[in-house]
Amino acid sequence: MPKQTFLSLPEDKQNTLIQSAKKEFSRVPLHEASVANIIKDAGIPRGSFYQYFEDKEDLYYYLLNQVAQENNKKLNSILQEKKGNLFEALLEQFRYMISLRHHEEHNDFLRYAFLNMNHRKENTMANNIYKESLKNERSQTLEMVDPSFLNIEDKQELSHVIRIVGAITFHNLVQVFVHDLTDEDAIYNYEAQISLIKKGLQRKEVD
Amino acid sequence: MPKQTFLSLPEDKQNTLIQSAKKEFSRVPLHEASVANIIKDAGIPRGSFYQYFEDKEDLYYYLLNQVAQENNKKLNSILQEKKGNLFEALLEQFRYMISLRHHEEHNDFLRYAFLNMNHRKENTMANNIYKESLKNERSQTLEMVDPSFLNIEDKQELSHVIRIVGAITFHNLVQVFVHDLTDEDAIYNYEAQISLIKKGLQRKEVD
DNA sequence: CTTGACATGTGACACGGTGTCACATATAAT
DNA sequence: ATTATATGTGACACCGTGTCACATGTCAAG
Repeated sequence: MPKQTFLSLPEDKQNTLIQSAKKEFSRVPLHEASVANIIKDAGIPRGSFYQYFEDKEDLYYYLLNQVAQENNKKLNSILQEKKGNLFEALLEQFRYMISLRHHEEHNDFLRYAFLNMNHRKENTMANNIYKESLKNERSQTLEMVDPSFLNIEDKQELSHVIRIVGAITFHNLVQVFVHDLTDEDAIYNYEAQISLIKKGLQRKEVD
Repeated sequence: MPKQTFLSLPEDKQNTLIQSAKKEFSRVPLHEASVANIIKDAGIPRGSFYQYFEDKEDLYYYLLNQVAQENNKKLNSILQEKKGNLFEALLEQFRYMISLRHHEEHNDFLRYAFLNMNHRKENTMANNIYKESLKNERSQTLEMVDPSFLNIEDKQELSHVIRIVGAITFHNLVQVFVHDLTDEDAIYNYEAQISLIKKGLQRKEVD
């Protein structure tokens, strides 16, 4: 989390720093990015940076969380539009996610995020929908899913379903960036996999 | 890949270095580990290290690949034992993987590996079974799966199935380390999820 | 307006880690 | 014994980090 000092900054100064940070995080993956480059580009002294953020990671996850929040808003609206149909919403959301590659000015930010998608990043990204809702308050999004579409018997199974589709969705997003898939191929693969888990992977016994 | 120089080293010297490396990689995650610590512990000069390996990562992925290979052997034998039944093999393999936490002397090596499981690590770990076999030679393991257990129509769907179960398996292994799950809980969750995708996530229409 | 107290800005610096390179030493073939 | 080739060695230049002592700004009370 940014320190109060940063949040009190005039908006344009915040934006300058954020732009420079996105630039650096789009140039190289997190562990290669340097505070030195960010402050040079933003034109602020080194000491100031550390008044605003704990360190590189602090700033990085702040940015990533912003992306995640926009994303979550989008998902909420899609789920509403699809009247709680999880599968339809997932496909629509997936299309939206990969379309971001083309619109975003700093699309490489997302690219590096997914190429090095570790647990912490995944949690930051998915926090709002896929988070383990064991003890936490259930997320608004989770509540929007209509379980009558699903082959489940209780809330716990819903939680498993969410984890399953979350894992598959992330895996597919990573593949998009790893193999530079076209939108068509990416969607084709994702639809195929979602379709498979919908109908079940196990062959039905022919009586 | 280690350089030839390393592979020509007397075995005990190789082992000393490997032990020291595992120690360091068990102490902290990859990006915090330092060559300095490894060579200090192994008692070799800095210059030598760079004669053996390109850098820290080179050594790290060499070790990880060794783990992956052992793992793959295990899976092969399980698949054979289970006569190609993918689901049974997966459960058995999952049990084996989490049991490693208790046996391995350097179990934290695996712990940090899974906590920071990014695409490259996942590929290294899963290379032998989950690898995209599009143009590559299909892996021995993949061939051992008996498709008659599966609700699929062609090889491409088999490939999707492998990706699906791969994504879910990894996700569950990460959860084990993130939340320090007991073996029982971990297996319970994994079985629940595998069971769900076997029978299908979508509610069957009642005619 | 002046003072003081507190918040924020600043950049030089100490520290620690990396990868290299010139030189030393071993090995082996002629 | 000589030469060539491979391997060992550690001092060193380089780079990035996070901190700290000091400078500058802000603002309320007298």
